[in-house]
Amino acid sequence: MSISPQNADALAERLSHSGLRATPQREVVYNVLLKKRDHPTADEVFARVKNELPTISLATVYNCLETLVQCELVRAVNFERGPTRYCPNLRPHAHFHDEHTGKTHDIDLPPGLLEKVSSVLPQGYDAKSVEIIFRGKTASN
Amino acid sequence: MSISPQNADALAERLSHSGLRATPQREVVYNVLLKKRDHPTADEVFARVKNELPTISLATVYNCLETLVQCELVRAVNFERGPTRYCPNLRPHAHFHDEHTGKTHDIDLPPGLLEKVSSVLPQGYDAKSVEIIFRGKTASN
DNA sequence: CTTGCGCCTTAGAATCATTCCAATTTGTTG
DNA sequence: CAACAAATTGGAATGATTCTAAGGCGCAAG
Repeated sequence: MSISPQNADALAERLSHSGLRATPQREVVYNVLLKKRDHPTADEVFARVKNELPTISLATVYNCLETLVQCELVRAVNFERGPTRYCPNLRPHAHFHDEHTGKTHDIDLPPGLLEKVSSVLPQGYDAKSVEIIFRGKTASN
Repeated sequence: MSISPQNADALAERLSHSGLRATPQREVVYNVLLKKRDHPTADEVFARVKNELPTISLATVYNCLETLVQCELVRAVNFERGPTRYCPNLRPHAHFHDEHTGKTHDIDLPPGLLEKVSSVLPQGYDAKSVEIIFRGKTASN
């Protein structure tokens, strides 16, 4: 598995923008997230990354994920108590949590929806981000 | 602090409906949530409940909260990794998380908003609940 | 180049929230 | 009252994450 040039570049650019370095660990962690977008936990990322970097430590995986979140290349998602999950989808989207399978699906949002939702906020509330989480089941169950 | 009759009744009714008992611990835990609606953690509930029931254990607080959530008298809320918070507000509402103060505010939602939001779901997705979380700052900061 | 400095990584210890467990206690029912 | 189930309790155990201290690595200044 090798990182594609544009992603590597995007990563390097974002990192250096914050005075950070593009290390092999960070690149592989980011690439793992891009490769399989199933909202993995830090442990799952750790397992996948070890295939490429067998000596990486779990602490480093946590560090890298945190760094990617800071750079806004990745979103951290928490539904219901349990390990944080990571999502490299930067488009505006909601999450659908299937209670049967435990899987999480991205739901793309039409333009303007988030603004419309935000318009319910009273005067004086200034939202920087909006998160929408659905829970339920999908037809395939 | 004594639980008001209607709340005690609502509680007892919901509990017995599920074949459960209305114990002093459950009543006090529920009442603590109703009294100060600041989305406390289990630890915070524990501290407050101890004023009335000094010998209650933390495990019992967790048990009671879990029971109340089962009965749908209370909602468990998880933003960003960290202890679960509890909310006795049953009306449809969103949460606004103030990043300065760390406080969480309830935002009442106009009728139909949740349905409108749910309408973005593709065929085959059946949402049982929708959660909306805003993050940002409020004018008072 | 080579030295120094700050960013990174690492392993393991520490922490925090929560759950589990086994032993009472309490409430209800026959 | 006796027996059984539901609840509570304290403490141990678990799981996820964060902290800490000790090296490594890359690069800018001399």
